[in-house]
Amino acid sequence: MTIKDVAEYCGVSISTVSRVMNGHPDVRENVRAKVMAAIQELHYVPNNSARDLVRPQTDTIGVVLRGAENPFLMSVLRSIEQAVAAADYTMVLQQIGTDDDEVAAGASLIRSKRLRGLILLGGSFDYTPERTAALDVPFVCCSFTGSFSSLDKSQYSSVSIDDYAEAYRAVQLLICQGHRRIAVLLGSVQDHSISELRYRGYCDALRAAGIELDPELVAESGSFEMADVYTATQHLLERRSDITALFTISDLMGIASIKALHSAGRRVPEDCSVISIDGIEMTRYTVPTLTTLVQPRRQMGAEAVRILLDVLEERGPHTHIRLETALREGETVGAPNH
Amino acid sequence: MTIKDVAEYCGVSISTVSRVMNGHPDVRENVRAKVMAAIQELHYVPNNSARDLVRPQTDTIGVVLRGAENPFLMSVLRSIEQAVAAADYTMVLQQIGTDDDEVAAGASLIRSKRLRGLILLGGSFDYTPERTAALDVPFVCCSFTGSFSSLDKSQYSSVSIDDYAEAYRAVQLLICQGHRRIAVLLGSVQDHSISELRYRGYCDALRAAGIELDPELVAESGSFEMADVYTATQHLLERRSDITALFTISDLMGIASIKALHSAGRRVPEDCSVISIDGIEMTRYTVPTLTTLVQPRRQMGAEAVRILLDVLEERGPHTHIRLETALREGETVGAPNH
DNA sequence: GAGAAAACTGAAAACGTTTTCAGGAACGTT
DNA sequence: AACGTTCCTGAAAACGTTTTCAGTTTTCTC
Repeated sequence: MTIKDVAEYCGVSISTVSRVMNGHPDVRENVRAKVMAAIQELHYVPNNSARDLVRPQTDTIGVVLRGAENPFLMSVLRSIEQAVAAADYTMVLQQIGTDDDEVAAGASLIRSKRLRGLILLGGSFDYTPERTAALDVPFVCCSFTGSFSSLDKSQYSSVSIDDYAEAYRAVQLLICQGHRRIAVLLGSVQDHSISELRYRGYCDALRAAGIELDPELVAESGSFEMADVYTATQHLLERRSDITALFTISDLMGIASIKALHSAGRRVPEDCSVISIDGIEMTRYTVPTLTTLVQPRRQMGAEAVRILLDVLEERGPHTHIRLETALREGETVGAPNH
Repeated sequence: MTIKDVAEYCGVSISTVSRVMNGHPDVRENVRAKVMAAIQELHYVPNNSARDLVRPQTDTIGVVLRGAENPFLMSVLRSIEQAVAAADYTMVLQQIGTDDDEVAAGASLIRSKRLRGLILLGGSFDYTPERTAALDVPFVCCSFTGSFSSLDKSQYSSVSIDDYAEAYRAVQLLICQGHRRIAVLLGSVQDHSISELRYRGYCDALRAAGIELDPELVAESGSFEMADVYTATQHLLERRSDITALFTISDLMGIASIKALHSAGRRVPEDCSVISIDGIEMTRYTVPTLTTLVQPRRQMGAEAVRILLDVLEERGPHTHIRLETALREGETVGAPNH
């Protein structure tokens, strides 16, 4: 079932059918109708490969994702998908893991599929100048803090919350409640990533309140796996049983930490308050419900796509957008009792 | 950067380069090496569209997914992706929502991308004979119970747990603990879906134990959204405050129900036990931890791919596999106290 | 109703591959 | 030295589209 069959079926040339398919204006109305009918009738669907081959550029944008286990990223992904579809582009997803080979695989995907642009979603890859160069299409980082040593800010876009400021805010909230011994739970401090920025927000919020930084209160789980977070929290509690509050940099981490606190016999929030960032649906249903700074996930995906398309269609330059979170008060934050 | 450039670069014909790319045997060793070097040097990556266009069939398999919010399905998806990649096929993902248009969109995707085969993952679409016909490629249902009225079992494959038997088992577990007034929480009873099968398991387990079926104990949330599940549980509790156990047909549902129970002042498991099916990571970290029948998610994805490839490469016929769950005892099941 | 302009249509080239077919080189056998 | 094999290589067709360019109609104007 090709365009040729349709053309023969209704006695016109393939050019005409092609024009109808692509909504060109110069086709007579009755011809257009006839062709449309034939298309319907024969269930003709154009072959994408042929189309992509002949066109100077595709309408495909790629999404490179790390962390499909995280419902937050999945929400963003879904909104990206919808925005992409609404603009009549196609989205292809490439999930990657941690190792370098997969990052390389991502780059080769771009070339072989002739992607028009790219959205880097979640996590933080180590993009060396070399790998960055392999990206050779416009890209936007979404909820992602990579280090692009070879690039300046005008060469790519980003959409995220202000990780530093929001972390600052979260910790400030705890301080306002009267907390002084506030621990923080990170993936890893030194990877140019979201963890690092949020860690800096934590530090500065404490400093601004005149609270001295205590390295023992900084817990690194190494990964974002709940199991690792759980044990990291356990170790933290063994090390310092006197903490009254905990700031976790993601909801999934917060949930795992609450469990660790619970298992250690601490009540939340009476013995230890918990606050985190993300705002996944699940946090409404934990016991107790988690207090969290909700990231505007739908908007985040939509903006990422908007910016990318603006760049692709030369409507605007690369930009860096910082969206604001909304505090959703759950039941995990209270005043310290010791 | 096309195959032609590579050919010119090392002074051979494009045919030779093509043969090297595809690992054909009849290329002299020194020529092969020269071409390989050139490919490396020029960072040549073949154009997928051109390749797909000329080949009689693609190496692409599609996954149609409903319910990306569910971590369970995401796990399965990830294992599918890995299995597909390991077999040197490519996976494309199509997320669909509830309405019929999206199902149709899925079918048209197949045609336009010339997919080799399909995996239907999660949820349950209403596949009318017409829509089924539009699928025109081999497919396997994975954790999916569709109704294919126009097809007999030899025309497609499926991989899932035995929904009926596992539900039976879950309810039986509750009965063994001494429960008699056991409620069930479903998406919707009558949609030929997983809900329905698990509901039948529930009914028969009760019947086998000589417990009369009480329609008031059957709650339907309509959707799988946690918010809907929460309110459905609330209504259930208002209707029948005397239940001592609850069987929810998914972990996400279980978590929402526990919250509703908690909000209504019932302790879990003292006042009401909860058991569910899925085994998502999260259930290890809820308070209390959820008792659940763990589906073998990795195996599920791997088997789905294996079967599909067997069919595609004519190594075997369509089959229907039922995998077994493993009980993971959490803290939500105990003996009834009233 | 003739001529010019506008509107529409079709033939053919092009996109980057794979593969078939035929030809040439190298080799071994007489 | 001639021949037949075997091995390797290249030219060219094909895949299904889009688009350019050159017609061919139709419509309008006088």
